[in-house]
Amino acid sequence: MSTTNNSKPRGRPRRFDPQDGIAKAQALFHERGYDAVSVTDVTKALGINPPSFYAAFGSKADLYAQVLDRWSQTGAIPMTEILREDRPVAEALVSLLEDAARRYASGCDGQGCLVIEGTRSNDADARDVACALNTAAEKLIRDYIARRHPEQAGPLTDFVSTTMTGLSAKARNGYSLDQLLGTARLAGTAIDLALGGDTGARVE
Amino acid sequence: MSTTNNSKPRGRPRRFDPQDGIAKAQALFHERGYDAVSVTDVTKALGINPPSFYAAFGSKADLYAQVLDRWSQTGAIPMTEILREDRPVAEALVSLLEDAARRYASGCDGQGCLVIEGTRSNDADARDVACALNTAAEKLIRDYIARRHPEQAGPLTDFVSTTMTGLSAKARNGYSLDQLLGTARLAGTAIDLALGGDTGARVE
DNA sequence: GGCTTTTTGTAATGAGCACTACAAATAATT
DNA sequence: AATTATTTGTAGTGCTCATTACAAAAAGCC
Repeated sequence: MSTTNNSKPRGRPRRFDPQDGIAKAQALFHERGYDAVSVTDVTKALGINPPSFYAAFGSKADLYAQVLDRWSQTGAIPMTEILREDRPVAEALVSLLEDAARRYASGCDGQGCLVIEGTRSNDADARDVACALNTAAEKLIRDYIARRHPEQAGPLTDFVSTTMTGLSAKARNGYSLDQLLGTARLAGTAIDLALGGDTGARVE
Repeated sequence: MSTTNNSKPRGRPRRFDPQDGIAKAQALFHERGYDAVSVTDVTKALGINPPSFYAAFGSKADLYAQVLDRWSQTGAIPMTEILREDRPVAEALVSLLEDAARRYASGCDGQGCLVIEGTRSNDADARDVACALNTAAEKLIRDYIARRHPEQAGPLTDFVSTTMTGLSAKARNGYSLDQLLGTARLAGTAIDLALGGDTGARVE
């Protein structure tokens, strides 16, 4: 009836924690990307054998879906916190880009955005689940803009999303935090300009 | 002494044209990306067998290098034509972004930029040759800006390159020409603003 | 016509991939 | 103690990958 079942299960007990496995798999996928991580990589990292892997996670693509689920709860950008209604739209969007730059930087979290990079996988299943999450995030941005600037919602969402994708890719290509932040702020000036330019962002 | 040798070679004649093979391989790599194209895909597309492939092209990575070489001569953005000294820097950079948007659009050329996408391959050899070309292109942009706006050359190059990378990725993710062009022009307003804003680009 | 050179087609190589059959092991339940 | 349920480790499956060994074929050269 709840998520924790305290009556012990019947058979042989597990020698590893699936939640911990998902966390470790997340690190691997984030570092190398879905395609470059093999099931063998994961089983070695967890110290388990293939049957245990498939019994616990279903398949590589299933594990990836569980990783993205965990990611959206723990590691993703807190969109609803950043895109608040009590602040200027432009300010919130620039803040979103700056937060993305910081999170994507190689030093911090790993490299790039786990979801955005997933949308470029060569595996159709992995791509689809990542694209779904990415589309949902784009919709969040679009709706947020549309509430106060319906005319610009479409193009501005495209611009923000494209910039975030570029930031994620460049983070993986070795751009420094300073380079990513500089680019995010430069992109911010375009957002300020498009929305009226009265939010305090500065050029030069 | 020239590129065409008219004295016929000694052994059994080739049944296919390597240059045509490189062109067809270019189309495959551009459409699916380096990792997703197998040697078997190429040999089937050319109607040849593996030994002919390896005799003519060396290896998959070698073929990719030859494809990028052909690309830089025929399919790449004509940077030196766009980044001319007799036009405002901002105007040239915006023109560069717009040209990229048009070329990357799915309808036109294929999908995204062959070089930029190559920098994200999982194969170290392919990645290295693509990164070399991409770095050379960035240097071209940086030097062009630096000649008249040395202070902004670094950040602006990062911004332009990141935007192009985003455009390439989004083209592959299904963005329309209109969406890419709109994003390119929005990015252009940031460039105008950073360089003084007297080049005639317009907001809204 | 014999020799050399190069390409050809057939068929394989070893490596890695995601995934699984199977029986022994380990627990709770009866 | 016997039964049932579940996980475990061993050892594989079939597939695809990039790449190659080898001998026959097809051309020019002597």
